[in-house]
Amino acid sequence: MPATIYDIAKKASVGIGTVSRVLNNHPNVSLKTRERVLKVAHDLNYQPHAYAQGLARKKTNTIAAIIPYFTNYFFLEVLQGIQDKMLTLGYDIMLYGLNENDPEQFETYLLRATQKGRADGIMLFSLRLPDDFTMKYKHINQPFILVDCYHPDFDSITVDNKAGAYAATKHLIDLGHKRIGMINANPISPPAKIRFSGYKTALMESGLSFDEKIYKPSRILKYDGFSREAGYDSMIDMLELPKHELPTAIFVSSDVQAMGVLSAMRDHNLTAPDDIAIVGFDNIELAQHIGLSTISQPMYEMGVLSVGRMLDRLSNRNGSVTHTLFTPKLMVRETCGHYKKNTTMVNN
Amino acid sequence: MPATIYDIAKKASVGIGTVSRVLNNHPNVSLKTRERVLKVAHDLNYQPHAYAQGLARKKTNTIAAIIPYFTNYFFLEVLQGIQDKMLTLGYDIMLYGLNENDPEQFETYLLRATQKGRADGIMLFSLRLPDDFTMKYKHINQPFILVDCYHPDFDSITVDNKAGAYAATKHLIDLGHKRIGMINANPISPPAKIRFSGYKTALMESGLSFDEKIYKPSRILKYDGFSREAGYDSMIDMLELPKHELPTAIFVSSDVQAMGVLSAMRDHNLTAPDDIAIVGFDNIELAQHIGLSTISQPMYEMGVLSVGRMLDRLSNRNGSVTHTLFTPKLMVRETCGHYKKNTTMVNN
DNA sequence: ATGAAAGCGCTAACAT
DNA sequence: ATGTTAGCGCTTTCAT
Repeated sequence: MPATIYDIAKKASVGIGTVSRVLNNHPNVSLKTRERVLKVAHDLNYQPHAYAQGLARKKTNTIAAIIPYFTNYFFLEVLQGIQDKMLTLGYDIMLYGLNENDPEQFETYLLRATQKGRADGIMLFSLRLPDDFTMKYKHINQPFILVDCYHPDFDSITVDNKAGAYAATKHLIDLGHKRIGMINANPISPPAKIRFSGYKTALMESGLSFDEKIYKPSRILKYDGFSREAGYDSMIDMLELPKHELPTAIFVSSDVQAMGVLSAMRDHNLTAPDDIAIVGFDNIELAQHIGLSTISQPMYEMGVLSVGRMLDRLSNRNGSVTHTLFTPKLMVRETCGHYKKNTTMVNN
Repeated sequence: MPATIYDIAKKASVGIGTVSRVLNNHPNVSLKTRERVLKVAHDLNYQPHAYAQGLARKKTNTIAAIIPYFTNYFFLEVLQGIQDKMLTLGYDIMLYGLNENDPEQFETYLLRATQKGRADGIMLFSLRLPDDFTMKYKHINQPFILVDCYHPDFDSITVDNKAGAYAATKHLIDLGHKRIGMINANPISPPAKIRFSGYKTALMESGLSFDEKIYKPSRILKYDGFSREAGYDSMIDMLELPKHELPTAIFVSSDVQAMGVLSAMRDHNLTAPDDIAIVGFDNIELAQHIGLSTISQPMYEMGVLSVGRMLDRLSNRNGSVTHTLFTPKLMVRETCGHYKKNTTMVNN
């Protein structure tokens, strides 16, 4: 039913080659013919058949994105950056959303995404890659770009977790706190591990000692401890300490956990920052609503940049691998102190 | 580089027709040949070429989803439902995320999505369709399924906004409130309009009169007033009223707006439910964190169901159009009163 | 049961 | 400058 180049060719009394040339802006077509063909194409409301074009060009103009849903806000913003950029470049996005960090579903998606003629490249988000990943996928025909995760053998875009954790902790130190705890996710997760090291470094540099008693890695392992429940649990645990051993400030490894921490405090009739100051990490949308001080990642830009990296890779398969580190930004809001009523809450 | 059916055919000493038959489980292939071909295919790590297959079959096994990003949580959950279901059916999802309800970008996406050979069907989310939509797209070759939006000419899955608004308002009435206000989004938006009618109906049925003074449609029009800012602004406006004219309870047309409403209250040293009880709509993830009573939509199920509808449509293009209405559920939490400490906040 | 061949709609190399 | 032809990798019809 829809028009093909054959229909155009017939109507314009030319060969399909000429039609193709016109449509693809190739030189060597007389102005007269070009215009005639263009007119017919327009009249027929012609649209190229995506798959036919892809098959002939050996290019899909599609990229696959595999993203765990639990990354939530982060996911959405990065995706938005990607989408905006992709659109202007004529690429489409095939979305593979992971329900949990389920290795099996991940494999299934990977298999589909890497299927011949499915996508030109693949973007992986916030995923912990299995050890044999390089072996299995390094020599595949599609480039991989990692966003918010790292592997030495593939291009990656990440945020400087250490710098972020350092900044958060340092800010608390500058505020005058001497006893600063940390509630961490599961340190098996690379970001959790690195955020911990940033926390520790800041402590050391300022001559504060690290106290195991006020460092709580997550006991709840779902989502690697990056959950509200895990934060709640850790804080309840923390609050078992005798009063004089409690920290006066806590750096929490993610905002969702911080949500739980704040709930736990509320349940103990404690408030932030008056009783204990809190700084989170991620700057999820929620953080601004509740005045949570946190570390903000330039998510949208990361998305945009990752597209650039993908295109570079597409046109130069063998260039050397690059790793881009974004520096996150401290967002001072109320839970860390210095809260100014009527400004912080509403305007940022 | 990757193996094709020709490679298999040669190695297995058969014709490509036979290979194709084996791969597609057609009858009329001897067991012996079938096994031989299968083995070779496996040895060669054969994967069909998606586009070649699509071209030949005139089927892409892909569906396009056009979704405005601002729907946020709703978006994510519905998408998750869709994705899970799609995967089991061997369909892929092409994602077109809209940055705002921008008609131009929408057209662009629609054009891509409806491109020949791009997707078998198209799902539209939370989108207000232009008037000429039917004319332009009804007779296109791909079926449309509308989710969270309505148009008489296309299959749709929506939530019963009227019933939800009614339930919210009725609950406030049952709690003993006599003076119940509403903060609405922009009534130009169908859900806003319908939620308003549910609110009004509940009022009428209980013999309460509708008072213009405590009904505030949004003055801020971005996102049709479904935003935190709009809610904040409306509440500030509402609080101008002399004390005795203030409502004792307010039904807010969405949770994001309710966030703003609560902020505005906080800025006036008012709390919910003590000073004014609040019920929202949507049950976004945030709602549970802050104890916001609200109306919950079965988002995941809506996603799953929409896939079913799409497949029905794919196999029966001319069946009559169906509209499915999901009934939303009231989630009683603290902001409407009856808050029980240590249970509501943490456990649901 | 199976091989050969046509066709899906396009691009690109090859003629002229 | 333009028409013709050979793929792209697969499905499907037509012979045998």
